[in-house]
Amino acid sequence: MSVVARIKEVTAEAINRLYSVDIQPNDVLVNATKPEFEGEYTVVLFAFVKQLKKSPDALGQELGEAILASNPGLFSSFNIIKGFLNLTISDSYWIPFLQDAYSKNNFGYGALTGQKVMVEYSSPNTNKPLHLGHLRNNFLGWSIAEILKATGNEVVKTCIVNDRGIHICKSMIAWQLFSEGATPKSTGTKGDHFVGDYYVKFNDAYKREVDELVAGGMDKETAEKEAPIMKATQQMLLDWEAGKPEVMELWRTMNGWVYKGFEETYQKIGSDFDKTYYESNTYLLGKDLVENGLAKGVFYQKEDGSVWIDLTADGLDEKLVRRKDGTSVYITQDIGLAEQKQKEFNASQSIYVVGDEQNYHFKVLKLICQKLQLPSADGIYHLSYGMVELPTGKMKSREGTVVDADDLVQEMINIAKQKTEELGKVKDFTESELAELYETIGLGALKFFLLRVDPKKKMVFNPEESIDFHGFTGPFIQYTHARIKSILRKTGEPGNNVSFHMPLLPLEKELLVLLETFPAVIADAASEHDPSKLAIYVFNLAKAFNSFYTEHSIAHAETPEKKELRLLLAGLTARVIKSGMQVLGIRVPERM
RNA sequence: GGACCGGUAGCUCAGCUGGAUAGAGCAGCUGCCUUCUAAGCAGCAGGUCAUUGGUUCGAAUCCAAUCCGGUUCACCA
Repeated sequence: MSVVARIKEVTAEAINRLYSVDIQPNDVLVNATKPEFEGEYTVVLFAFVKQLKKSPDALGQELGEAILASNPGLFSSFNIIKGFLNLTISDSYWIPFLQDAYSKNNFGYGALTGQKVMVEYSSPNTNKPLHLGHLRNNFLGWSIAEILKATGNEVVKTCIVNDRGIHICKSMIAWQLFSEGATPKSTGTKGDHFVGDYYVKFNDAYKREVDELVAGGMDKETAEKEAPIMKATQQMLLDWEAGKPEVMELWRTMNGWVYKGFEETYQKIGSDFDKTYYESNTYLLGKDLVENGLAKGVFYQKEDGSVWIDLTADGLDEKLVRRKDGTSVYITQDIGLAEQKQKEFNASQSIYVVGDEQNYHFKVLKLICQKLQLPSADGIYHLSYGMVELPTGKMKSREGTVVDADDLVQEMINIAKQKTEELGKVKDFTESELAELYETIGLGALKFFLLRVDPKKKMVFNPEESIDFHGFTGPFIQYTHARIKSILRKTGEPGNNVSFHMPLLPLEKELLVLLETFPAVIADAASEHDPSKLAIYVFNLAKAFNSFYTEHSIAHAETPEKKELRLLLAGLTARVIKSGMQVLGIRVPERM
């Protein structure tokens, strides 16, 4: 049990015993003590003052004495300032904690819950390569999956690939018109970029055709419908749905190029999936559920034959679930896929990592699933994240301000290389060791930058700030880890079987307090679905270690006993940094 | 227009289930490498927590209104 949980428990117990009331541990507010006061944790007394009819000081005095007397191994002293009961945790608590935590190889990880959780993330379109926004999605999805694993859940990572539809046909038409048979291989282009280029070519040609028609006297709206390239694209979509062989062949070929490109990117950034769904297989799902819903009276049919659900009573709107021509809309297949996932995996929770522009969509999705009484309905959770913007504003593909994922990753790696060479600390590394280090640092900087902010909030990606390797960054934390490992290489690993008698110094205690909260931070990040909590924590830990490191020598500590203690402290800090970063998807180097 | 989200230091962000004098990083300014990696440390400076009112022992945090910004409400995906 965590120190905070124990403080809540013993405080509630003491209040109940002293004043014959019924206070629950969770009613006790425990904060970290402000640095200017003595102690590590503080019980806020105001909440009880009125009920117990005591002055804060008197209550604090009685309470402090009581919990100190009944928990001599936990507290060493207390003081009361203006209604705050500051508690000093005893060294005889910290030392065994340190030894115990160090002896575990999975400190911080929770016990198995027996629960299964699905995490759907990444979910790209196959008509263009991944960009900066996808990176936030991928890093978030991968990390939340790891965090949920660390808290004892079985996790199934899935991806739904949007591999069909009008946008794919645009790239296909453009390739037919303009490629003269070119392929990724013949041009030496990565497959997803190759196909994306034709998507751009489509839009250029389309715009030209519309402009010409408008110049010829047609109004813009009609011109947009009548442009030959658009009509050809729509015909191709019909041909695809009809399964016309040459269209299917081209579709498979071009998607194949894209998948090869994506695979390369995923490999590089560390995304992986246990199960990949393709929309070409799932877009017809959910049709039976529409019938089902009609029979149940959840849906209703309008005179023209279209099918709807009325969500106005839930504060939403009416929502179409089947067109009058009998075809499905987007949400229908989502309902169907939710049901399919449930049948296939029977997870208790299903997380969708999708941008916040689809908040409404997921609200509707969950509501409809609930009204249809699908078993998976209550487990649907939309992990909504904000858009990534540039200092100049939003990324717009039409204006060419989209930051390409592959380019950005490569740029980060290049900068890592350049900075590493400037510092010249790893001149003895082999070529492959260097390549790995640059990738670790470059990707670490990028991932940390995108994960350190609350997912719910939109964020600004400032290219200059993101490539900074100082301060609140991935490389800062990686560097701290490398420093510790350097010490351990020179002094040897800590022994962990020594008894300690010297009092802990403030900076030693600060590290211990932080280390002790690691399990609670992971649990919090899991329940909040928020990796940034962990990112902030790991940064604070690294910062605390660096202060400690500057102030106190480990290898040349005052006594052998202190050296042993500090080795343990440093060793545990390195492990926590490593596992904390690991669940963020960031590797830490032994040297840098 | 309805719904939802946001507004905290020059910039990027923490803090938001109410608790002590609102915190980091970057940028700016001072110091610190013959001792375990200076991608570091210590310090200075920087704030009307959008505005107004309310709730109370106490409000950046809760409530209401207002202002500003964003997203969304397709027989698109």
